[in-house]
Amino acid sequence: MSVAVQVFDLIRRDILDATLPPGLPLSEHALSKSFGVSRTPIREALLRLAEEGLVQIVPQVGTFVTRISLAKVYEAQFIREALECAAVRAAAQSRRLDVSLLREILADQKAAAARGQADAFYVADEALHAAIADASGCPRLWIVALNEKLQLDRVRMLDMSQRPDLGELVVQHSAIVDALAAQDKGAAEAAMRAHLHDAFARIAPLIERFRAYFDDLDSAPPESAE
Amino acid sequence: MSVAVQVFDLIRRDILDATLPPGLPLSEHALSKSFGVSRTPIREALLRLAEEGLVQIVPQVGTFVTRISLAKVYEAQFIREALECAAVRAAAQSRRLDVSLLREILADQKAAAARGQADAFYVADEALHAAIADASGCPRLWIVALNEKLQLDRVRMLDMSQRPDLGELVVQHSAIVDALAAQDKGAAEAAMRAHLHDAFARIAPLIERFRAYFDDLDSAPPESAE
DNA sequence: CCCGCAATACTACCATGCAAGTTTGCCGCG
DNA sequence: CGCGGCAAACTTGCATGGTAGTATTGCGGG
Repeated sequence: MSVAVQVFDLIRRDILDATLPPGLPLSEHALSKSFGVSRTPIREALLRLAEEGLVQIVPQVGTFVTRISLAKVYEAQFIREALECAAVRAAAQSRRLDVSLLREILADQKAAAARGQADAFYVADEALHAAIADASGCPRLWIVALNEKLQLDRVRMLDMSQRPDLGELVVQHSAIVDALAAQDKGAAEAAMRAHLHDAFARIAPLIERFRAYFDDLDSAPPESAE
Repeated sequence: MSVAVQVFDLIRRDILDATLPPGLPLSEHALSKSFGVSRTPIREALLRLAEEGLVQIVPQVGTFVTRISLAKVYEAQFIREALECAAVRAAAQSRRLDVSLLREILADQKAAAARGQADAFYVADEALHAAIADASGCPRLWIVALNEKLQLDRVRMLDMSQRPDLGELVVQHSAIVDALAAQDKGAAEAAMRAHLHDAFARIAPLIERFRAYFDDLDSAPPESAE
């Protein structure tokens, strides 16, 4: 794989887990020395990060890790909810729906939760959401939702100490899969919405605790869609 | 504005209106001579176009204008529908809702339709959709929807000869605004969905006529969300 | 005539140098 | 002590040269 995408992945990961904290200046020259490569691939990586909203490039001034925007967090939650709720509704009525595949992913996730393997748990989590998008006939939907989820992950990653109750998340996922198996689009949407609301409730307290990392703490959330 | 984004805008426009037809190879060197600039800003522009899915960069081989993917067209329609329907639902209940602004945009659009000014019409069209997203409290929603709309616009631009009935579109928009003014989220969503379905029905016939520009004509549409 | 191989010409990729602009710190002056 | 201005050092943006890898094409052998 090309050098540019390698450094892109590395910098991106460091920004997401706040190893590179919001507001930090990122100099092309310094990064090129740090990575031992030329400025060109560094520059391309920063351009991609800028499009994802993780860095801000100010011409002739500098490049900085963006502060987390509370408004963007609220918007990401809203957009994700709109997309994934539409996905489960469509999946519930789709002939593409493969319940056995969903149950299989669910079993993997349950096993990861039992062993306390948080990383494997989140892999299965994303696999489940992706599989639901596939079942809806719109796999790209999860790509777009994942892109919005970035803003939520930045907040979630701020506190890795207290793990969420993985078992509770498995219960929520089971409710979604059960509703899908019953082809009940209303119940599936409700379960998905509850799941997403719960996930957001878990990261909300972090906003006050890490207020230095935010740039617009006076933002108000959008209306609820339901 | 920087040279890179200038050439980005120019190439992007030419791809959208099929001046640069799908499948055409785009060489960095040739483009740099054509634009009279260096390869660096050309390269940055192509990278951005690749992320939008308008060009495909094959390492050590070449860069090509992507063929239109029928699957992506279907997916774009599905995602746009999910997002904009959620937007009108939220806007209908929002205190941010400014009906007078919507009516103002609607009047501008009506005037443009009466004069047959298609360009001004589409400017007002996008302004209206953006205003609805603003009213929902999630302005980014329109940004994301606009990005998906790219795939639909590529199809729509294939045939500029037969203009759609602008008056009919105004009627559809009026229905949406009226439902929003009545704060009837159900009616607003129904009107928006009908509007988007109609827009899609107008471009569907072009798929067969320009099949040479597509790369996956056997794709099936996703399930309907409603 | 056809098939295989090698050389050539093309591509994107990376490294590096130069230019334009901004910020910052320092020095002199009031 | 404070303030204004100048200069130096930083930043990103652009230009260009060299490299590795791939597709194509032409040539030679069967």
